[in-house]
Amino acid sequence: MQMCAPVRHPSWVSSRRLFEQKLSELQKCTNLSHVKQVHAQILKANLHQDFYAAPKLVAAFSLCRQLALAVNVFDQVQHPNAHLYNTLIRAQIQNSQTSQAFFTFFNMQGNGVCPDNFTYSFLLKACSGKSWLPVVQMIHTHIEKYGFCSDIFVPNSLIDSYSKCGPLGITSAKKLFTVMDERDIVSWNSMIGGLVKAGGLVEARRLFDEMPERDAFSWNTMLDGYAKAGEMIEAFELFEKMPERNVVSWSTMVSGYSKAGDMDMARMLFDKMPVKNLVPWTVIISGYAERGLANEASIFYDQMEEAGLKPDDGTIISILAACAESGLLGLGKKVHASIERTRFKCSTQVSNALVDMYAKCGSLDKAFAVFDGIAKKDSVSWNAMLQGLGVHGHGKKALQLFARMKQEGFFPDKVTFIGVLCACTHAGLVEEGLHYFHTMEIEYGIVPEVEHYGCVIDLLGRGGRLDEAFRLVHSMPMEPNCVIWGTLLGACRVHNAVELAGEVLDQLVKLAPSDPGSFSLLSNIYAAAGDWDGVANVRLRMRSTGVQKPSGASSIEVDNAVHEFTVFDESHPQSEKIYQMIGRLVQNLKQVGYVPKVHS
DNA sequence: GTAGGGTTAG
Repeated sequence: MQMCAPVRHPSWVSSRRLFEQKLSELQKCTNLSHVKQVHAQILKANLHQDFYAAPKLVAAFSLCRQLALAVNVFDQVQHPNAHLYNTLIRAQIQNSQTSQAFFTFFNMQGNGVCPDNFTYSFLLKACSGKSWLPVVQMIHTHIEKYGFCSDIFVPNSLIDSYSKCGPLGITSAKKLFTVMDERDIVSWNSMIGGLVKAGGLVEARRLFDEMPERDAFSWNTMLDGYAKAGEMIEAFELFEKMPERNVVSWSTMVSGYSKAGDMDMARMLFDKMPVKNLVPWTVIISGYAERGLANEASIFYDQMEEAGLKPDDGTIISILAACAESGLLGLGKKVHASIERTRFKCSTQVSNALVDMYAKCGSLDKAFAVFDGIAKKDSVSWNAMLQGLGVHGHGKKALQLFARMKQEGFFPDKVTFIGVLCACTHAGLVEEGLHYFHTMEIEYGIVPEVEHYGCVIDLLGRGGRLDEAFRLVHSMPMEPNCVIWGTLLGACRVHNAVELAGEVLDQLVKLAPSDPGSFSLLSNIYAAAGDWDGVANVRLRMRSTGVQKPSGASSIEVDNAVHEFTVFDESHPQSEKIYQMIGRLVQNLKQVGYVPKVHS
């Protein structure tokens, strides 16, 4: 143990032992006043420069989310060693001050303290999931210079970080994996995980088969690869072969079937699971909710609570997102009530999910109420609310919220502008939309991406300015994708631009030859123009390419049950009454002067 | 250091 000022004194020795015990107790302590108390005692004993005490205090303050206090402890130490620097770096990363962590890293070297394997592991962890390939490469260069690849932890973290940097990263990861002179089971597992994430399932399986030995991570990683790709036959085969299955293996299977839309299999496996935690409950409830099966989702939610499991942020966010997607306002409200019953306050992320759920379900007042109650709003909160107003046609209100967002010191991001442009489109504010599009880069430093072009093309197209929309598509700095062409095709249909529509379809077929939506849209355009040869032609092309259009459906939730309808549908038990009501509504509409558009 | 559920995006 390193000491700054060695003092040999019997009473000191005993007080030191006492402090060591107190400090080791701080490891999981999130009670700030307790940490402050220990800190005060350390200061009183003049042990704040101690190389054992200081890192413990930095870590404890970090755990209490008090980064400033952690930095303060660090600053009190005159000559920090690598351990203390590492602890500060980790504290900064834990409190999402990643750039500060890198600043500390450079400071450390400036002060002549050599980074070690811990330093690199922490920094690499900070890069994970961020696609910071240049940063990972920089760290890699450092590591090569200092030779820490001899510690197997370091190259393993590098493989993992590279794997999370997209296709270029996976190439670097593979290169590193090949030249490693020693590999342990984690090296193999990380490499397989990287390949799976990059979509290289076959390659991942080859590596999996080549492994000298496999552990639960290896099996579960491979299993998840198949499950995420929707290859449930392969997944099931592997699942059957597994020597041991844990809760992760079972959850992966339940999730895979749920994502593939096979709720029966998901349910069967869920019922067979020997041990369940929050994850499989989340998966099964969200799975039902995503499919609009409000009753099942609701029953399982009750069962989860009855089983004594208290939903965490992940569970709540996942279920609310599913409710938002399928419009399950009833279940969303129930989850909201359950949060209010069981929680003192909820996190920004949970509130954001609530705002989004209420907004998507059309309860804009409730969305606003939750939004206004968020003490620490983030950009997601603003974007969700803005989007909610926008898509429901409250363009002016959305733009007012955008102004308020700036007033309150928040910086708009690329998602904000999608919301703003979308709001303009739905409220017919073409000029305003164009203004925001043209100023987003100059005034806000946000370079328009293909999604923004999509919004503006929609804005122009719906506004009847098809020529301008076409010119924009041709002058875009990136290749138009099928979303762009699809938007344009939709605009052609609204404005009966038959010739343009033909051109657009050619582009669409090149990009997505099997998408039935575009064919039927074109067919409708020809039909609207009375061009029956055109219609026949499209039908022929559809048949020759084997494309079939599934019929569209509308759904509505009444008393926790979702009712689905397709065109000319008579399957609903109350079908007769429903059509009677439609008839009455049409009569009423006609009386107030509505003329239905019958030719398309 | 590696595996399962997670808010905003036409």
